[in-house]
Amino acid sequence: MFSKTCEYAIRAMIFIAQKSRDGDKVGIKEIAKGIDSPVHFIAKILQDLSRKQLVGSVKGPNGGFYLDKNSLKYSLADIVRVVDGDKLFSGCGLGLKQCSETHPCPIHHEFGKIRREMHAMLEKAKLGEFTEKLEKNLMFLKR
Amino acid sequence: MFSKTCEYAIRAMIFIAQKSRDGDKVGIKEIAKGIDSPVHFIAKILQDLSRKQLVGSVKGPNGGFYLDKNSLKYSLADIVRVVDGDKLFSGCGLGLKQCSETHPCPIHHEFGKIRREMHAMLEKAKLGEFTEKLEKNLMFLKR
DNA sequence: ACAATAAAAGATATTTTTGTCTTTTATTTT
DNA sequence: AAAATAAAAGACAAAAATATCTTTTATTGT
Repeated sequence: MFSKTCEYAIRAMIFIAQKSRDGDKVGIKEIAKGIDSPVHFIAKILQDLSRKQLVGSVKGPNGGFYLDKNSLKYSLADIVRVVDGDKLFSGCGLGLKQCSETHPCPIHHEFGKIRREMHAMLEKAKLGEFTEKLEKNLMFLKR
Repeated sequence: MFSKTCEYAIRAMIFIAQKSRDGDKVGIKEIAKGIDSPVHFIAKILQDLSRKQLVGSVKGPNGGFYLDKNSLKYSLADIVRVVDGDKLFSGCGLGLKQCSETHPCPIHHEFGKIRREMHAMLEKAKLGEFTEKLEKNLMFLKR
């Protein structure tokens, strides 16, 4: 469904959302531990998301990654779009380049319906909304 | 969503279903052309599906691939399961190994719902059901 | 039996994804 | 200013996915 890169990205961003309230920052090692991912790999991914302004970062002592109030409103769909592109949201299920309403593949309509639901679900899921349940151990980001 | 291999596999199987009625067989080159895929690559894939009994094949002149009446009842879900395994149907959306109802990831419930619909859709879609619309150019397997 | 055909099998190549390691740059604290 | 810290950047490595090419085996028609 999502690439490994994207899975890590989503988990990391939700983790950062949880840990970086009131101006706190989270270090890359803590993030890697918190979401059970390879340190250097998630570092690369976050560098990318940082360049693309989805996450903030500062270097040096007490530095790390953080999400400001505005970034907390980003949705999982935003992450997916940036990391995996929008083929998940708009590409043909069977990989046909010219698949469309007027030139449909065999599963175009049924698949489109489900894909739209998926899209809506990911748009609706905001980075900031999971903090509380994570805090209460009602949901998890590792293993 | 699906791997390239799986996309080709689905398209090829639907193509064979369409072309191999009344005992006819389809050659690998015709298949590759018909679904716009690399010849040798789809050959490999069909070899695999043939070993796993999802498609029939005979060598030699007038040989080729075919689907018997029984195989026409196979669903796209069967193809997906054989080619990509069942991670699409049962794996965690965020890649967590231990994700479950009691140890859910942040999107477990919402994602599960959509995945079940996807699964149901693919189970319902039988290889034999597309022939007529393909014949009438109401749907397509290439480009 | 022989030649022709077509899939099966095996070997190899390329590209993409995933993962690791080292060096550099920016920031903070002392 | 110097030392310590932590992300950024760059180079490299391993694994998996995708694709191609060649040889072998089975079958058919002559």
